[in-house]
Amino acid sequence: MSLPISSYSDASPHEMATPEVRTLAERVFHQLQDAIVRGELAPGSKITEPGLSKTYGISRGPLREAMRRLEAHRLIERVPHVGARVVKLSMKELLELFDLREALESMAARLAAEHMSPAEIQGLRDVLALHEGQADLKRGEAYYQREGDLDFHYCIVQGSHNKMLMNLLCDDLYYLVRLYRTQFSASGTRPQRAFVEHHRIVDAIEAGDAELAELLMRRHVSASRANVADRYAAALEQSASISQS
Amino acid sequence: MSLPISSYSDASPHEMATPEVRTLAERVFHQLQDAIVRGELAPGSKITEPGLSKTYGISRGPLREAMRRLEAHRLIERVPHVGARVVKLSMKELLELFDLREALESMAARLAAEHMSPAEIQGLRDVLALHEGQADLKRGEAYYQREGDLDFHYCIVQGSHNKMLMNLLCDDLYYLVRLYRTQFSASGTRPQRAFVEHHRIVDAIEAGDAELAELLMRRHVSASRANVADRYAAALEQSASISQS
DNA sequence: CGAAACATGATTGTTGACACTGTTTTTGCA
DNA sequence: TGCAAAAACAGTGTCAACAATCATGTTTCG
Repeated sequence: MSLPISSYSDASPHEMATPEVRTLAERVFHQLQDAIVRGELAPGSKITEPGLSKTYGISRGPLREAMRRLEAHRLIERVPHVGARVVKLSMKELLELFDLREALESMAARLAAEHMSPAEIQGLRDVLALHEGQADLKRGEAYYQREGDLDFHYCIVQGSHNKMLMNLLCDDLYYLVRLYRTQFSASGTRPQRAFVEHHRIVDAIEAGDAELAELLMRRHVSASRANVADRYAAALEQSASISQS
Repeated sequence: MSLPISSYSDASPHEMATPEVRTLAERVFHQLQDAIVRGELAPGSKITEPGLSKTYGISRGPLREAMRRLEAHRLIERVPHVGARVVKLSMKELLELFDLREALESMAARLAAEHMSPAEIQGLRDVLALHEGQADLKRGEAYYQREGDLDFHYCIVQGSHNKMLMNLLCDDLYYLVRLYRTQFSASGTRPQRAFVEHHRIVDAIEAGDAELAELLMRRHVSASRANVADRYAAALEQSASISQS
């Protein structure tokens, strides 16, 4: 009920090659996707068709199509004749997601090392340089890589030149990964080390060393996964000791 | 125009735990999915909403929802304001699909080796035994593994106990793989060798040797991919020499 | 004769209304 | 008072009609 009509900010963060929103259903799909990923729609909250239909000022028809797409992207869960609610990732599912990323992104890194053009590699370097600049600014805060880390991975997947892989990671799983960041409020996540790892991966890609790129990416994602798991375990312990006292 | 109303044969081939088709859109989705995978809807053919709406005897509303789901599963391609057509896999995309399977199913095999229970492993052995029986019957024909091969892979993915992976491989990509079999009419594909490889993989899983299971599955899918690529190249050459003569 | 503009037909996008299902509240009875 | 059945409500599923867009074939002008 407190949803802002949210103007036309079709704020897909990357906005490459004009997403061409030519239909109501598509526009609302992007708006809802953004609202969910940014946490404006609380995880686990029930969403109702008449409600959304009113807040976004469209009919139920296009809205249902948008919801179908959200369901396909696993951002909402629907039960026939009952309703839909925003997904609520469990830690188990999050770790599963990391396993998937490990398998897929290491493959992407290998393919990227084999297929990326010099111009694309330069683009990758630019992304890293951009991050470095931001890192200099907020050195201590260490959450510079909120979107940046994703951008980096995004670029490598694009560099794999494997359309199926790109669809899978960039269209389907990408928003789930972003959703986790808001749900678990993962802020400072080992920035310096990740940064170094990013550089090494690009080095391997530039050298055309597919095997090394794959290995480094696998380690990188795996380390990220371990970091998340550790932080979660620590948070659990802390909350346990609090509830005990 | 020649589509049979196709009665209620909601023939999802595996039919585990009652898919519960409680809505028109869902039923038509399964019917269309089946029709596409079985080749009853020609690849690349244009499908129109009023047409399907009449052949299946439902309104355009549920039909559009079914088509949205088909689009999400990449079985049809839609262009706004223009229309939809059944996907037509290119050999390039097919090989990409194999690359994906290599990365994902090898991961599934590793997880299966770590997580499968003795009962589940026994189930896997049963599947192999079933194939063996069929293989004895039609030894020379060598296409015993039409669905069986997929069943085998299906079971291992289930054994990974990774829900995200199961969704991805069994819900999203599974039907694409089946679609390829009809589109490229891939019949006899190295049955004996694949059969032996299946056995070795199960052995590794039963031994709890995750690393070996992963390696064997990776090789297995990779060999399958190479086989498809070779057969395709051979077919190309043959058709070229025919058109030349 | 060719090409651009127009008109026509068909298909898709969108809407509001109706029917059915699941949920909640109310009512009646033990 | 507590529980069960029934009615009221809300929300989803489905449908048919309307509006907007694209493709096709024809006409007209250079």
